Amino acid sequence: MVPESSLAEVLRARGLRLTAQRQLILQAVLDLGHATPEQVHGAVRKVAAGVNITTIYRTLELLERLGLVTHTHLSHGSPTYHAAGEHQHVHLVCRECGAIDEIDRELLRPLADRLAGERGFQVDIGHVALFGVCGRCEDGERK
Amino acid sequence: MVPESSLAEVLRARGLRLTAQRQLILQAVLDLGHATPEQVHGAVRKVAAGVNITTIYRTLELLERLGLVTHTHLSHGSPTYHAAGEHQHVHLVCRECGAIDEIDRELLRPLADRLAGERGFQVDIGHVALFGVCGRCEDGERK
DNA sequence: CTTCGTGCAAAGTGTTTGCAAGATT
DNA sequence: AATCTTGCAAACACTTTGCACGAAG
Repeated sequence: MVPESSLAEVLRARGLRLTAQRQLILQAVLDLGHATPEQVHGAVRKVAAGVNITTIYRTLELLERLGLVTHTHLSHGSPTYHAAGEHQHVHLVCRECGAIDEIDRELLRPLADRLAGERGFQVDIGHVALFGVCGRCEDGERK
Repeated sequence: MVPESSLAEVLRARGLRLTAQRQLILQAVLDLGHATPEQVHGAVRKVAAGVNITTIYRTLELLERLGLVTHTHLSHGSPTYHAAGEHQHVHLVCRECGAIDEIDRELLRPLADRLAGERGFQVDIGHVALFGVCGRCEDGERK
């Protein structure tokens, strides 16, 4: 929905500047799929060693305001960022092994429609995370 | 499902001790419904001023291991604790006003069954939080 | 050359750990 | 008396802020 190349335009439209850091950080989010600020930092460092973690935080916040990325809270700890406009999905987070799986947002549609109709609550489907135990851990459970 | 009075028994069964702090902290969780460690601390302080925040963290962790409480991550920041065994529910978290609403877990049942069948993923219904915008904020939206 | 962006260092939260004093059984 | 618990202080991890230098337009 938001083409990658639009970064320059979106920035210009607001009188903001296109910098190497901003390009690298957006690219890292696109490449990584789901990534914490720490992970984005790691990826960016490989290309440009000097980039500070502070810049990662500031830029992720900026990119989110610009509508280019969004973040979700999967389990505890740091938030994870991913491209906005990309095919939205619901996250399945395994509390045993931490694996993050994705399912099509349409699976949540019936429930979302019902909540919208009955309560006026607009579920933000892209931000949903369902916690539980994945098939692999289920089998290997040592209970 | 787990009667409040069972704290003493559950502790004794494991050779652990019943202390005023543990009783107060469990009571606070029961009373507050959804509460962060910070909020539990606040509630406990009203009754026993000297209780340290460290004890709150350690005790919440213990109570969770004992199966008396569980925690969920609602939006960012601290986790919120609530009684386990209580009627489980799904949380609706408004990202505008932060309001936490609850809906019956049965609404998630169809989806949960489907995920279990198709992927072997066991959704932990009590831990689920759906993010979005509540009816009130929806109306007052200034977009 | 003007204004925005970055790096660095320091300050802030929220949470965990080590240890000795205190409480429970 | 034995050992589990707590409080306190310090350590930690993650995130934010202030400021001067550097870069983009």
